[in-house]
Amino acid sequence: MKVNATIYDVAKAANVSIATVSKVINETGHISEKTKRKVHQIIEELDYKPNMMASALMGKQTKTIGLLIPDIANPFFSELARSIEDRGQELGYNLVICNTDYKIEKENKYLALLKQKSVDGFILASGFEHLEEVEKLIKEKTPVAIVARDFPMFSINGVALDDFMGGYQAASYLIGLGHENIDVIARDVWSNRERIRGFKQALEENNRKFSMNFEYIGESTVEAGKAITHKYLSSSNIPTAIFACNDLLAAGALQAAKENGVSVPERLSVIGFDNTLIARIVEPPLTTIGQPIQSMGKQVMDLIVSMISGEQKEKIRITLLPSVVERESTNNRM
Amino acid sequence: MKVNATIYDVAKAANVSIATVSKVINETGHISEKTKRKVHQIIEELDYKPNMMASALMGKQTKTIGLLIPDIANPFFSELARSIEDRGQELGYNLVICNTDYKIEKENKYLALLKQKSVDGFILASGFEHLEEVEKLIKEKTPVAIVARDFPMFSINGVALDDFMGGYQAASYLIGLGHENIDVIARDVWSNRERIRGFKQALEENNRKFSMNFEYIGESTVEAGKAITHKYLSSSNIPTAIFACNDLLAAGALQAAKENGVSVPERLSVIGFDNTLIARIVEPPLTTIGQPIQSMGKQVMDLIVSMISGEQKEKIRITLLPSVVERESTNNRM
DNA sequence: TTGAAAGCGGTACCAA
DNA sequence: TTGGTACCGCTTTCAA
Repeated sequence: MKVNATIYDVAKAANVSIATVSKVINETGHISEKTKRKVHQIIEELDYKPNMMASALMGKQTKTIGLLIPDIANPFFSELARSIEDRGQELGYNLVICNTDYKIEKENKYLALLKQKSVDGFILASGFEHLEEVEKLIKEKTPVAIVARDFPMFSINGVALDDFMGGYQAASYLIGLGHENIDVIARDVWSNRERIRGFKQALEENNRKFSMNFEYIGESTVEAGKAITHKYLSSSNIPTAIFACNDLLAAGALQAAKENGVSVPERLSVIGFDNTLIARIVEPPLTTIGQPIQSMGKQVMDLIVSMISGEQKEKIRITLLPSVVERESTNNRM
Repeated sequence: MKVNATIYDVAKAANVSIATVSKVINETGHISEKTKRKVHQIIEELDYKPNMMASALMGKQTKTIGLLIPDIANPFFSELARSIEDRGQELGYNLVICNTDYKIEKENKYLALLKQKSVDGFILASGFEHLEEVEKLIKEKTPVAIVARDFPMFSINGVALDDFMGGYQAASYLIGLGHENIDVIARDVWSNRERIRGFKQALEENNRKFSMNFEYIGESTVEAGKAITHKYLSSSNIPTAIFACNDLLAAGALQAAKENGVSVPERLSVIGFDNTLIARIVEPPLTTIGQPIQSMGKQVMDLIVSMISGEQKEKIRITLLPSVVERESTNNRM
């Protein structure tokens, strides 16, 4: 068992002090070319890698970011995590990923734990609406950014989608197709309330009225989407279109429609949200409101890094715009 | 900006030495009840949390594990990562997740980087077949376990699926349904070679011969699955069934079948592998060889932790068995 | 240009 | 039962 070389081993082998070695590694101070070469050579020979714990102890960065996400097994979040990690890698950061299951206790637990581990900052994709613990962190100057969630009443940096616009686009698109009776599937979280607000706005502008069937559901799963769609489809006011607030829910809607023998898009149009892998593999492929997931991941990573480096002094909110991605689950009524 | 309390602050406030504080925290040595209470109280008041970097420097664990995975956006891996993280959380470990894209350079880079960050061990879901760097780590006594990949010629701990059995089950099931002409979709990696070996075994036992159309594909994506299926379907030897080595590929096969106007399962049966979310949402829902993903995640986490703690001295290989999950993409020919 | 030494925040051995 | 202190591996003054 070869033990890893330390800065002392390098110093000894190079006949210099550890201070000198430290300086050539960090390119601080003035060291002669000759010494530099010598030290680099020894570093090479010994395969020396600085211990990051030790430098972190001295106040340096750990180059590690905590990513708190509801559920990495959810395609939207796994795609988002992927894009964040990609950018992190380019910038030299690692991600420790924590699944919160939308539970505030889990979020708080992870927050405390990772703080002990000296992560450089946090990216929150979890999205609660009571952020006391997060507020504490911010007060302590710990860099925190949110992504894919919006908290208009909370002073925190982040990148989010214009959810209002997303809902507006969904309704406009469906209305453009001639639909009058559109039901909505959504879990009761802020972003969905925004989407619905945008949705209603478009409805009003076109003198349509909002669904009679609407009710919030408990979780964003295929099964939940299926169950509520069954309900809508057997109501006295059968919709000609459904706006599901994410692709998973929309996939459930598709399944329910099939079980009820109503063909999509002929008798029922379904529009999803997110444009994840899901939208491309269900049958029929899903028309959906696309979130620029790649861009969101990159932006939020850039944001947190600029906060860590101290460049980003003012609060900033980056809003990305959705766009409708047409596929085959929607149909013209006219 | 309130600075975090250190062990010195606690010691001072409690009128004891830092040695004493350390002892009550770690429950080592003999400390009077009274002192313990006092110290705990101060810890509470100051909201003191030990800095894990500092203890890591003294040789303690960081309670962090590196997870190297090809692509977290792939549903199989995101579900696997989820189950590993779940178990990690129960055991008090965090996961730093790295996407390797099946690239050996990326894997090596991450390995070196995370070692610098003093992770307690590595879980590799990546699966390369030349593991020199990994071998080095093992020599240095760094705990490393593999999951969902098998390396029979490599002495490393891990938990894997019995891929041979999976292929055997797939073939047996399809043969039981009366299929004679089964094509295979697979990327050229060890586990798929094993699956195909098992597949051929079952074929032989039933006096069937292996597909004439077979060729390995370059990547495991929906698109690749679709492309190769188009090819198979327009060959001179049209299959009545397809065995896709993962659900994504199977989803692609479904799409190609639809585009060619061949209905599934009436004219073509398709069987997948993994039993991910994908299998439940495509149309028709996929019959697939199910991997016990939850169990794999738990087992590999338990394994790495027991290696870290030193309990697991001998090399161990845990093999889990697949099972066929029947849905609607396969059909009886008879 | 280089090095000695004082930390960073803990752990653990040895005395008291 | 408690405390003094050396040390983990590195950074950073401050002198030389």
